[in-house]
Amino acid sequence: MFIKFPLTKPSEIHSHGKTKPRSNEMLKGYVKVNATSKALLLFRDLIRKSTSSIDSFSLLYIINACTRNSSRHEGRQFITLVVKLGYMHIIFIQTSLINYYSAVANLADAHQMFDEMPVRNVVSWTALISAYVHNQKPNSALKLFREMQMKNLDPDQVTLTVALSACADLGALDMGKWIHNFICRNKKMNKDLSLYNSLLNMYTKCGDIETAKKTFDSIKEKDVTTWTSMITGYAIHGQAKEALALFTAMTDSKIHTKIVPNEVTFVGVLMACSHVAMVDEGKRYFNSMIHDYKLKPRFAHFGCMVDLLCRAGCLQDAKDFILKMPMKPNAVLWRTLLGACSNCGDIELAEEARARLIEFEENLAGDDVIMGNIYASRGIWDKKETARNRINERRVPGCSSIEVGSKISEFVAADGDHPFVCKIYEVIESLMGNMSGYVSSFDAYDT
DNA sequence: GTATGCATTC
Repeated sequence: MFIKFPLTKPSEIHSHGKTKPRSNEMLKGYVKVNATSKALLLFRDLIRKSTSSIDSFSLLYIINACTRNSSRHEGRQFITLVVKLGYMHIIFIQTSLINYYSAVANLADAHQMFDEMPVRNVVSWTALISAYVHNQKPNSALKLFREMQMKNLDPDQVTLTVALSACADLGALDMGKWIHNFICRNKKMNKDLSLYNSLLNMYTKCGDIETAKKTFDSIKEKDVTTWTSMITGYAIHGQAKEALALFTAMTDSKIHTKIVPNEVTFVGVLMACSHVAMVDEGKRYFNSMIHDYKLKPRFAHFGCMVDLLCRAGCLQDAKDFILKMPMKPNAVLWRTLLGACSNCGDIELAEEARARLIEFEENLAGDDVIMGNIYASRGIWDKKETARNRINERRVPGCSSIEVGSKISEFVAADGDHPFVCKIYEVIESLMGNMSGYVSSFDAYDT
């Protein structure tokens, strides 16, 4: 006679009803504080005991942990478990999986998960739209957003927050304004700070700095993101004085409720300094960030500082700054220096920066374009020719950017294009009829 | 008890 031994002790079998919720509470807690190893170990212990010691909630929490850490290897195993244990029909699991696939940059599977859902709601739609935004496909995100409305499904404030983010990435001011209007008309909707922050960001990124300021002023309870968005908005529009005045206002407890700046705030502040070559101020803010606010500078901050030193013409200082960084410099930093060398005609430094860039195996035509231009400006034609040949080997087509005004939603750029960029021939085709015979002449190689 | 969101260097 076959006797099946229980995998768990009898006492534990009886306490199943209690241990499961308790272990799930622990899992949830670990995931919440990002104690991933602890969560994974706990999950492993549970599953070793018996598959009946976990349920759909346990899997949901552990998948969320994988999402937070972009853990493909673990994630795949948990998805297998979801299928094996028969939890795939649960909408919460499905939505979490869209999120997970998005985090591991697997849009195809995120979309397939969505397609296979028999029942979808505003949350699952928003999860997919957000997946496209986070994977640099703002056009597809907006397409989905429109599709959702076509199906008469009302977006909630989260959907609109994400859609506005897509508009910001595209520079799609008209769509952004349309959403703004939609928000104002919709009296029933919950409107929270994230939504207004996203709206403010959309206006700054679309270049409507006046409406951005109005939006900023209309937000009564601002958080650090609100302030940072406005500071960065002024910075990218070259209004350094306004940006720095805002930073002062933000940190001045006498004027406003004091908000503590974070790393991102300082990126905006340093950008402001760099755009008007305020070298000493930039250095002061950089040091203040480290010593007064105990914030660790990241690539973005080093990038701003290199840019700042370069714009001020202190190329050697910029190079020393890069070499003295506590972490390994990335390609962007060397490329900033290379660009500056081109403006100043510093061949030796340019060659050094170019050599550093080759180590990154990033084959960008632009780097050789700069080298070619530097050699040409000095009349060193043989080297110019070599650089030019390297460009032609790659034959990367260039594209131009154009403002299409009220028709932007009709002529939006294809996903994969640079933000703010519409392929010029698409616009010309639309405006002047089919000119496909001419469009290839607009393909440049980069000049 | 469970799923969706805002600000970041060229």
